[in-house]
Amino acid sequence: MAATIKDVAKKAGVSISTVSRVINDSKPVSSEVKQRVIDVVEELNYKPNEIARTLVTKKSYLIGVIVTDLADSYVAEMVRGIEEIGKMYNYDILLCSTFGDMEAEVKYLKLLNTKQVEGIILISDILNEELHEQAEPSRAPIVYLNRFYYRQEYHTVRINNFEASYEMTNYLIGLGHKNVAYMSNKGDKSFLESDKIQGYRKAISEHEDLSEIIFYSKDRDIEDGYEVADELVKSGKEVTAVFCSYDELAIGVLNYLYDNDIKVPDEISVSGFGDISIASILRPTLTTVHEPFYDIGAVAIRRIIKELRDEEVDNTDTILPFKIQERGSTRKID
Amino acid sequence: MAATIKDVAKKAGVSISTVSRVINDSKPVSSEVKQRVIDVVEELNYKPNEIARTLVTKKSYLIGVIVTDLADSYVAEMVRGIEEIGKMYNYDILLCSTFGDMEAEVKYLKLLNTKQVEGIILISDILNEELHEQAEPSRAPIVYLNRFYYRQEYHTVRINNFEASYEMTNYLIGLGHKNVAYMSNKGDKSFLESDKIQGYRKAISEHEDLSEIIFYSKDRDIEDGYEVADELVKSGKEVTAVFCSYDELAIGVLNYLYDNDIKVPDEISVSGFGDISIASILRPTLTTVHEPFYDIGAVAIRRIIKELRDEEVDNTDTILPFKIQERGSTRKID
DNA sequence: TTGAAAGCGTTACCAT
DNA sequence: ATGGTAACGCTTTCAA
Repeated sequence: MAATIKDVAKKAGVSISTVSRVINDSKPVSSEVKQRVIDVVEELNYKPNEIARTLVTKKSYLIGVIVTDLADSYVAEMVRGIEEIGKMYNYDILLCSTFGDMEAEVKYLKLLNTKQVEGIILISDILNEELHEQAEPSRAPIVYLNRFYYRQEYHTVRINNFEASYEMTNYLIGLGHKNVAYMSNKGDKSFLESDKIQGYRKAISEHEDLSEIIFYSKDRDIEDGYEVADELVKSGKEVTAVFCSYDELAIGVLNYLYDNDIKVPDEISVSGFGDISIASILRPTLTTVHEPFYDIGAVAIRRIIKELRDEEVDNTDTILPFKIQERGSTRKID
Repeated sequence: MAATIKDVAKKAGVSISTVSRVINDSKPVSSEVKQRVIDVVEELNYKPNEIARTLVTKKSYLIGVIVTDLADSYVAEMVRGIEEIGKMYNYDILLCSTFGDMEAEVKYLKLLNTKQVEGIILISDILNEELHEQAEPSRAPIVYLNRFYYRQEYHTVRINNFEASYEMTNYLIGLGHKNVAYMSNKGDKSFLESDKIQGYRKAISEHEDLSEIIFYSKDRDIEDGYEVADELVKSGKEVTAVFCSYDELAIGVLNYLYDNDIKVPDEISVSGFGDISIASILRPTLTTVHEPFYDIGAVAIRRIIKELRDEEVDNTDTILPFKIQERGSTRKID
């Protein structure tokens, strides 16, 4: 068995209170006694039991993070941000993946509470009304991160999707493209996707000679982009640039074009949204809206820690800057 | 404050022992009393405090996972496996990323012990002798997962790298290639990389008309593959197939070839090792040795849980099957 | 400066 | 079947 505070106290010939004071540096202890305790701690290789500590102090230094799936690189990136900042404040991460199961999400929310986490970050794209109710009793502050929906009930950290979409569309228009298509996700009725479409529409509407061309995919995976690309190419709309509402869709488009020997960006320009890690690795490299996933995670946990320390936090969503990341999949029309 | 077992006991008019029996279903309780307790639990929305539970039972249901960086997709994949299987046995994951800092690795090893984790999985590629000593006092079983080194001190789960490399080389030879190059990592003096080279050498040596062509990269990132590809192309060795010891290198090679307008697989075949997620997304898709990362994680935690349950575990490394994953980056020579 | 003792929320043993 | 209570390992009053 590992040594306990009692073992140290006994061996050092002092009370456990004194040992506690020494290891926490919480109250003055005579330097003589202090040294003796330190020596014994060393000798017995004593490590305080955090569980016991938590029981009395109520501080678990644990932040629960519920994610859909770490295999999505943007999720991993957010978790990196969460962890790295968390560690700066001595917080550790308790990880739960739902793999898209909303019941699991609710279950983990409860679980994390029983595990006494001090805060919860939810990275989810499941629209789950039930969830909100179930989560109610959570005394731990919650931040909800998500690429897809806004939820007023929770604080969130995100970019301005409307602006980003507007800017990207303008970027393509500025390149000289006349037929700029937008590829959206059909099932996605979220405010967020709606913001993106509005951004695209606004940009298009500001140019007399342009008109909206919108294609809808079934879902937002690479395969969906691939499928819709076929539709787009065969539509006869002479599209010279496609702006996809997710990088995943854009990659599907890129792959379809590769497989069908259509050159990017020579014959058609493609851009995405997100800047997931693969976007800069692919050839051609993908022009896209850069969402700062790492920072989003970092800011999210920073906020929770602030809240835990009773520092001031405001109740509006945190909006982070985005960037139009120009790369090789788009080109100027001559 | 959240309701405690005392609150429930008082409100239900029973002792806390009885409440404990009901919620744990550990001893018979008359159905009448049982129901009363259940009702009160519901009413007060009582959730047992896992921290207090852990303190007495010594079971934290926590597995510590130390990783280098979640952004590496193979790491994320392993963690998925760990988590999914862990959850089946009610275990949760305490995550620590080192970002390549070996001091952090040692620090987290200690930290996890104070947090009372029941087992530790180390996904690391840092060769760290010091680490081993420091880790000694860990009473929690440790499994060491890693794509780069073997370490006898810990149990590990991996594939047979020698066989895999041998088979991949033979696959390329079988395709009719005469000048099959191997791209290795110079700094990598590990047993593991050495196994891979041996596999390649053995395959080459079994063919009279073939001879070894080995290129060394500085490190094992995409950029390194890119650099060495330049060297390889300009070497005048007429290489028609390159087998890279890591997918990352292979991707670098692919990108170099794309940027220099050399067609894959028409002019040169490229294969990798690992089958990281991006390998099947890229165009051309990458032929590679499939390492079952998810399964590696799953088997690792399964083993730990077995050990915790005092089930039988053997002390030799666990070897999982690999697969030669044929894709679009390699082709038959006519 | 130090120690004794209460208490954190449970489980588990011993009575009854 | 039920209740009382020690114990888990620690922090934190309260006294001395």
